[in-house]
Amino acid sequence: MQVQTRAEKLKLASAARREQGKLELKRQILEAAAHLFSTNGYEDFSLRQVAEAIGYSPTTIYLYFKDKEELLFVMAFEGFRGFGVALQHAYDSAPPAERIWHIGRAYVDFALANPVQYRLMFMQRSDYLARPAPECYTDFIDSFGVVTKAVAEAMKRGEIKLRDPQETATLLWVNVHGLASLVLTNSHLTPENIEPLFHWMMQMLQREMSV
Amino acid sequence: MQVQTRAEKLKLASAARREQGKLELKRQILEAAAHLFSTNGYEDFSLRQVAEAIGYSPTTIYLYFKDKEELLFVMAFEGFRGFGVALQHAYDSAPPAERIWHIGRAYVDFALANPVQYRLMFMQRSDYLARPAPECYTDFIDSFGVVTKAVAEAMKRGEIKLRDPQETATLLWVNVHGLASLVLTNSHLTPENIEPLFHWMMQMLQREMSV
Amino acid sequence: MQVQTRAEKLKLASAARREQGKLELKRQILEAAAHLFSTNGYEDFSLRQVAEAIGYSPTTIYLYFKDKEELLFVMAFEGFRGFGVALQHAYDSAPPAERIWHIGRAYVDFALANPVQYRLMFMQRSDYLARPAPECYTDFIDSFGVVTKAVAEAMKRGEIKLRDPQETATLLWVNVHGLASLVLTNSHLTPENIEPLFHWMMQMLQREMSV
Amino acid sequence: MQVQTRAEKLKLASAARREQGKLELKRQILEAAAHLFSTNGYEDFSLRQVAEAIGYSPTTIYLYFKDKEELLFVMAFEGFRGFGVALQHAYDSAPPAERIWHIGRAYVDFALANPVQYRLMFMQRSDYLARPAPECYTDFIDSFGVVTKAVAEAMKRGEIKLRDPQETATLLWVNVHGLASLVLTNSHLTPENIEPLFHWMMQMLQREMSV
DNA sequence: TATGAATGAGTATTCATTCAT
DNA sequence: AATGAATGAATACTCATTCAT
Repeated sequence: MQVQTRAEKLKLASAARREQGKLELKRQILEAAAHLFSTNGYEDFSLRQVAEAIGYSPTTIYLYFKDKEELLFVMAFEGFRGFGVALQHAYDSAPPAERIWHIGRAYVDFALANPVQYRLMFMQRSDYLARPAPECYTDFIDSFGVVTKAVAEAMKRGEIKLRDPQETATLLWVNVHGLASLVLTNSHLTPENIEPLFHWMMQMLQREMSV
Repeated sequence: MQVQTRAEKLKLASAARREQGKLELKRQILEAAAHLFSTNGYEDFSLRQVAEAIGYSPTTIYLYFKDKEELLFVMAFEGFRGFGVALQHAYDSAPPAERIWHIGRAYVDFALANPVQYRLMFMQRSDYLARPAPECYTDFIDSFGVVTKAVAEAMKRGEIKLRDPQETATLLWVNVHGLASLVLTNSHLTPENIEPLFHWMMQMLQREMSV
Repeated sequence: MQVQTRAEKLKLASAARREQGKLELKRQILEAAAHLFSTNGYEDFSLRQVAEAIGYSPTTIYLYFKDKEELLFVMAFEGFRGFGVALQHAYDSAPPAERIWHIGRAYVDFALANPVQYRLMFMQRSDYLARPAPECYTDFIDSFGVVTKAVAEAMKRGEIKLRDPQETATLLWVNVHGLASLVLTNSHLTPENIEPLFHWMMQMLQREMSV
Repeated sequence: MQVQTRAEKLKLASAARREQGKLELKRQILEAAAHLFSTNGYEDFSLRQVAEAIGYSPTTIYLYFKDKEELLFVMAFEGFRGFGVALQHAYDSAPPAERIWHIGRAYVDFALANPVQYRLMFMQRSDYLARPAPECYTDFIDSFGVVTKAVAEAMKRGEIKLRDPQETATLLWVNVHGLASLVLTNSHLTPENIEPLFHWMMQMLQREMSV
């Protein structure tokens, strides 16, 4: 029992598999991939292990994704899409005057809650940012766009100082990304202990923008 | 000791030359590695390719580095050491009142001039930060320490507002790291076009600290 | 179940054939391995060479065996299983009074006919002896047990002197193993020229036991 | 300190080395080799490790031995020579009538006390047995010859039954080798618990010969 | 006498991918 | 829709050995 060829393992897994609900296989793959990715990291991420995890043969994955790259990209993109949604939601649900603050909050929260995707898109494979969305995803939300829009509108409303909205948005971005990415790589900063810093940072930004 | 036969002199010289040669190859390896690293990225970085790049057999690398890990670490660490030196230099050469600004400047400059090492130490292998320096490097400078010290001293001198120096330093860090790392991953931001943003950011920080 | 469409029959046959093919290749590998093992010896035995011998890529072997260790173990174990069968057969087919003699005969014959496996299990990797059988082999026969049983029964029947059966069996073992292993390593002793010695030895043992 | 190239390790070792007495280097090598061999086994025995153990560079070993094979052979041969000496000593020091028994005793004792060499010469590299002694060793004692001589003389003296001395010697050999090699590979038999068996075996042989 | 530098061959193993079924 | 068989390429690493010094 201990010694098993991969093929043998597959056979066993294959039996138990179908039961876990009829979640579409593509979704199953993506989830297994994300999980594997977050445990093994970028380097040791392999299609074979994804296949093993869901109890399908490696070949099967090629029915749903062109190749490893595509799987990675879609995975990252899904995360990124969620990111856009989160920012948009912050935009929508906050009173106009507090939008920027809420967006900052949402930004950092998302990054800390979805470290895998955040790292992949913003720290490891930034080329993904420049790539067009996969065809199937038509509902893409440009997350930086959300921030820029919130900034521009606040300027129009006279709430914050008139400047190049893009530049202002970038300053915001620099801060939230700086904080989030430091937490993701530096063990001294944790989601818990950065709260005071987060607040101070956001207040500083608001003061700065309003001046 | 001053009296030496020619043979003795020769021997020493020969030894020195060889040692020199050894160092040079080590350096060559490190440079090739850095180059490869910056083109191929962390994940596709392989010793064989490094060897190929310098025209030596893969085996040779093992004469200079225990294994892949060590090569990577030394590469990162060398960068990091330069980083400490750069910050320290900024600290030393600036008038006290301008230290923080100069350190910020040096930070970003270094990151943009040494992207490979910066990525490795601050974005990809943050575990290196916690690792003790290789024996040969005794002159290690704790870069975050430099920032903190500059901050603490400025507080003492009454130039900036009294707060937890560590927290203040972290806010600085968040900003410079945020900016630097965005430039490193986002093709829209380049070393050239971030200058205005950099200045604005630093001014904001100074205003914030002085309040 | 008896009623089958042609398609179904075909499918089953196809599956069977494939399974057959799979088994055949596994066997091929094992045979090539044994051959290589006997020519190159334990130390220079490599998977690559096995692969080359059967005209497959090295990778293929991993489809049939988890790793080198498993291949070696299965190879040894297969031999060992045959060994148990041979001893058991000797036990079964000989008249009780002659069992011990026949078992000795079978022992030596087997070792000389299967030198590779014999060496592996009894001379090189004795740790295999202690390892549980691979799952697929449920019909394992404890060969030493066969000898011990034959001895104990002969004692009960009063044919041989009453002693610790295990000790008596070990004395037998020492002799047959001594002879077999000497033949396997010493070029002066060959399967042919040891016959007189074998007979003398067995007679000695029988005399000794009967006293 | 933890991370060291082999070359660096060597340098350090090189300093401390010469002190351990002026044992000839060749001897040092052989001893280190035997030690390494007994801990690492045949497969993982490497010249580099031998060199490392004595604090010399691998190249140095080639000044004393043509290649790895020769080192191994000499090592084995030294053991074998000691073996001859031990048997000869047993022959010399025992009263004629007890010679055979003492030789058997010495045989088993030697094998258990020098498992490394015994395995190498009698179980792993039996080809060494057929190879002529290295030139430097002119005092070679043919161990099997000692046994045969003792047997032949005992026959002459009428102490044991007249037979082909070589055949009789071989029967002895089969028994002592069988016992020794089983102990070396089978964890159930240990130097301690085989004593009764050893005595029984030797008595059996003596009875057999005297008949 | 001893060594540093260098290498070519070899090892086990893992992976992405293809193709026929 | 899914898979089994197979492979070529790659990887880190170790080793015996040579050569110039």
